[in-house]
Parts: sequence; structure tokens; C-alpha cells
Amino acid sequence: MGKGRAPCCDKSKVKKGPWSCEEDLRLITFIQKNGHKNWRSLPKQAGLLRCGKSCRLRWINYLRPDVKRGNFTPQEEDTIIKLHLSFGNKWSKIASHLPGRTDNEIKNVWNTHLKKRLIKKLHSEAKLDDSYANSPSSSSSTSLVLSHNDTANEGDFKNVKGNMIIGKEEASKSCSPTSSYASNLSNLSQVHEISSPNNEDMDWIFQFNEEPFSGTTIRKVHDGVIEIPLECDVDSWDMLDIMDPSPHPPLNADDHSKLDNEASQPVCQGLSEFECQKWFTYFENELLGV
DNA sequence: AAATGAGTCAACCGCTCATTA
DNA sequence: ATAATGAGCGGTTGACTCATT
Repeated sequence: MGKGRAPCCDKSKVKKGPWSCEEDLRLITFIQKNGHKNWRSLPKQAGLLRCGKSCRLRWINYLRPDVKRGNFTPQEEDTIIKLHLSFGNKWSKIASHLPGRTDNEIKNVWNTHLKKRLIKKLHSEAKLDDSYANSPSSSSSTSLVLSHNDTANEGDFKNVKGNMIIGKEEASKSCSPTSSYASNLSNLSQVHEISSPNNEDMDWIFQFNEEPFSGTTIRKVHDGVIEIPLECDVDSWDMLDIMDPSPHPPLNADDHSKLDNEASQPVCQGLSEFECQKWFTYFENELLGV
């Protein structure tokens, strides 16, 4: 046999497209009787004109007895959002935390419902931001959570007290606290928005991907308290200094001229509306895969 | 009532990874 | 050590449904 990947089956001899009831019945009957030790040989043994991969997919996503049908509950959706923060598009990993749900189903619900919902929330938050400038005491019902790796576990953090990150009061100048904070993160890998459980507190997690803090995750637990990993022996303040407010995404010449006209803002202060909008557009494009 | 567009989701495709010979 | 193989994964597609014009 030559090099290269051999096709899993003879494409000209297999049926494609939606499964018929008869095919389903054949597959179910065969697997109940014999199990599915070898998907490649299964179609032939079961008398199905299907590719082994197709059989596997049909069984896992639709026919197996423990698969849960019907709409996702709000709790399940919330779980998906939270797990997506940790795992990204690792649908099978997310599915392993949701009994009865398949990776394919979760991927679909994310792409068709949850992603759009998050973007809508962002839009509404952007609008809320405008009113923020006039009403510093108003509270946002949402929060941004910055992506982290899946090694961030309870107990891995120490608390650092201080008013060094965005507080609602500090951000009263223009954008929302969370948006302006995210704008400061030039080394941001992913950003997500989730509902805040109590509509009051804002939580976020941030993973550095620049030296010397590469891989380090910090998170905020409540106002004024930031958790930094115990194994992190660098100066906490140095770590926060790295979150320089370099514009995100890169700006063109025209953008720079606009920014030049704006007073430079210290880290953790609210950014200009223009800068927020710039970042927001970037984030939206990222989510939409533009 | 027909045409069109948007949303949904099952299924396919191509790739990677782990295992086996 | 290497190539072949099978399973599994994530991205994408396309058929279908429903709402809107």
C-alpha cells in the first residue's frame, strides 16, 4: 500500500445523507446484539450500506439509549458557557460534563444560540457603558470573563488585596469596567461574557501568554481582591504592570492620529469610547470568525 | 399563495492522535 | 522505528423548517 491516508471506505458504494428508520433499526439491533468493537467492519456485518464513521456518528449522536433529547435547560446552557471558558472549542470535553448530551449537539447550540446571545449581551453592555459615564453608581448585570487555561483550580490561588484593578467607580469616565479592563490586555487570547450570578459582582479570569508570566492565570474573586497562583513568586504588582493599555487590536495610522488627540489614560482607568469601540469590534469579529 | 431569508441541526469531511503490526 | 489503521474530534455543509415580505 502506498503512503497517505487510506479512505475509510469505498465512497462509491456507501449511502450518504439522512438515515432511514430501517437503517436505524438495523444499527440498533446489531449493536445491542454484538456491541461496537470495530466501526469499520460494522456496516458490512450489520448489512448496512454505510461508512463505519457514519454508523458511529449516528449511534453516538442519536441512537444510543442514554442520549438526552430536547432543548437545553438554562442550567445546561450556563454550564456550557462556563465550560467553554475553560476548554474553548473542545466540544467532547464539554460534553463529558453534560450527561446525555453529545459534542455535536453542544457545538450546534453554541454556534446557533449561545454565541449570538453573548454578542447581544456585549452590545447591550456597550450601550450601558454610555450611560455609565453619567451614572457611576449604576450596576451592570453582566461581566466579562477573560479566558484561562484548564489548570486554574480552587486552592491554586492566593489573594492579593488592593484597589488596583478596575472598580466600578474607577471606570466611570467612559466604558464599562470590564470592557476597559479587557481593552488593556494586549496579550489577550480569548474573551467571554457571562451572566453575573448576583447581578452585582464582576468576576474575571486572565491568563498571561507573555513572559515572564506566560501560562500564569490570575482571577478576581470580588471587588478589590485578586487571586494570584501560589506558585507564582513574582511581584504581584509587576504582574499587573504587564497589562499595559496598548491598543487592541493594532491600530492603523488614522486610528493613531485619533488616539494622539486623546489624553493618555493610566492602566486600569476607563478607556476612550473610540478605543473601546475598536476593541469591541475586534472581539465581535473574533467570535463571529470574521 | 409564493418567494425569500434566517435559523437549526444532522451528517459529512478531513485532520490528529493512539494503537497495532 | 516506522507505517498502517481505527477512533475520535472539530469545522463545515446542506437540507429542512419557519418567519417574513
